[in-house]
Amino acid sequence: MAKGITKRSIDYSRWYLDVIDAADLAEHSSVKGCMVIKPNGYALWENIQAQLDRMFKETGHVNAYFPLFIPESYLKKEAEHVEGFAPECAVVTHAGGKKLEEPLVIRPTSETIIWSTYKKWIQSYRDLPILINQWANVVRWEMRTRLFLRTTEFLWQEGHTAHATREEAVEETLRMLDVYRQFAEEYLAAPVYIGVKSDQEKFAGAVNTYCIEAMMQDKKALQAGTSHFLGQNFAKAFDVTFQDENSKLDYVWATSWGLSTRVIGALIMTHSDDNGLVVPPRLAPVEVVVIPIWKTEEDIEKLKNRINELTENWKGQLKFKVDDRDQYRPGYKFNEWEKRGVPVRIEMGPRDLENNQVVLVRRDTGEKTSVSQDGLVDRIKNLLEQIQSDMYNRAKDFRDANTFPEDDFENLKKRIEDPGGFFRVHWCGSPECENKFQDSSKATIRVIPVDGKKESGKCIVCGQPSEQRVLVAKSY
RNA sequence: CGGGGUGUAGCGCAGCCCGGUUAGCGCGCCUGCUUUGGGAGCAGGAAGUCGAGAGUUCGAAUCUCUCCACCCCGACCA
Repeated sequence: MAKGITKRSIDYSRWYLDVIDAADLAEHSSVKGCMVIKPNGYALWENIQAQLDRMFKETGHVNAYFPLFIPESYLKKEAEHVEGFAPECAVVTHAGGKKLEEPLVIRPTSETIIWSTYKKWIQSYRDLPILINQWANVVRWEMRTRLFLRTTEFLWQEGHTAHATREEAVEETLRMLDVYRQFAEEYLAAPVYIGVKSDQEKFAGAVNTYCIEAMMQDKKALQAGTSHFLGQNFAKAFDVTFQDENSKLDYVWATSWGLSTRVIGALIMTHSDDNGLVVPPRLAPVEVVVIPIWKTEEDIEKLKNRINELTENWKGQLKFKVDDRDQYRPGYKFNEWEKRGVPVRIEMGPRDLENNQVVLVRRDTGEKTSVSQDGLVDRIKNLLEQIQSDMYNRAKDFRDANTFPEDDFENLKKRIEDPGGFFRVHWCGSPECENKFQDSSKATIRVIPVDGKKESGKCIVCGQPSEQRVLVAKSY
């Protein structure tokens, strides 16, 4: 049936690329490692942006924009930060036909340019907090790229906040982590584990990195959003101080948090099937497509009239499209909209017209039902919500069914390869054991769950006492 | 950076080993007719610096050399 799409069971990464191609989401550009996000893909990003932007504003944030170029010296001010990012920076050395006095780094992230600016904005506790987000592109010169998951240039949002107290900054870090969790669950329909990264995996320059981790259908983990508690690291590097209520001078506390076009990769790999893309209704650029089926000119006239009547009050309620192109036959259209992941399809032909009904088809399950044309809007709206929650539940069942506790190191190494999945293991917290673990298996410690129940046990590597289990898995 | 692979019409490929008329095929595209409840059929048509450069030759998509680009698999990362 799905011509041109490799089955997941045959070659998962081939399938992933085929789905992107079939749904016309993006393509490789002529620039190595970069992609062209095509209208269908960009429409998904716009919907993601719209929801997140709303959620950011509801939590008190405002948008602003900082420069793409960062003086090289800025990046060097925070030791860990420069060490982490220097290898993957693109640098502009010439401009205007001349060599620049100081090279300009194309932002891999904006902490440094933003904190050099915040220094000018902050004198007093009355200037705090600053709660700014920016929608931007960033560049990280990766060795190996994959559409959406890792590209040289990518789109994201980065929040950068400044606070008077540590407590407030920590609270902000966790608040935004929760915004991401909520977005993932309610919009992406993707269940996520939340937690904190090990020191090795944390953001260069952060005190703590929190993240949401989702499970893809191949049981690998994908980090879908991160929220960093930066402590006073950047304030110290850029000498950003403020006077508190008691006239005492202190460094400002910071957070940053980001979510990128990578989540489109997560969306694809969480829900899509061998017939192509499956989009959760709440993020779907087109929720319903109506396909008229006709034999004669008379048929199509009648159908068009009826469809116009039917859809008159859909405007503003449903994102829909009527596909009455006559150069394609119905089967072709069914397939095309299926590949693109439109959640609900309505088929309507002469027979339906006679019986005052339509055929309603769910993309996620393929289920077809004939329903009355009366009360159709509400029926569709209910169905969309049903699909949304069914998609979430299926993803959650899959994840839960593939998350296991494991206490034996040798067993773990085997099970990570086959059958794969997320494993909850005891870890003593030492970098040595983390290294040992990562060197001997292809998996990494994904998160140390923040809401994880305390449970005493023994480190799976060294046997030393451990207070809680951490999540390990192979990852993207 | 290592390993593997590919560059020929918009896309996917054959032709190359063994040089020789006007470089083929499938899909797509354009025109017309017939079709239309799960990827339509027939007829006609348009479309190519054969990745780039140099060389060998009477003659190069084909042989030689150099370069370039991209994809896939590994080491780094959201």
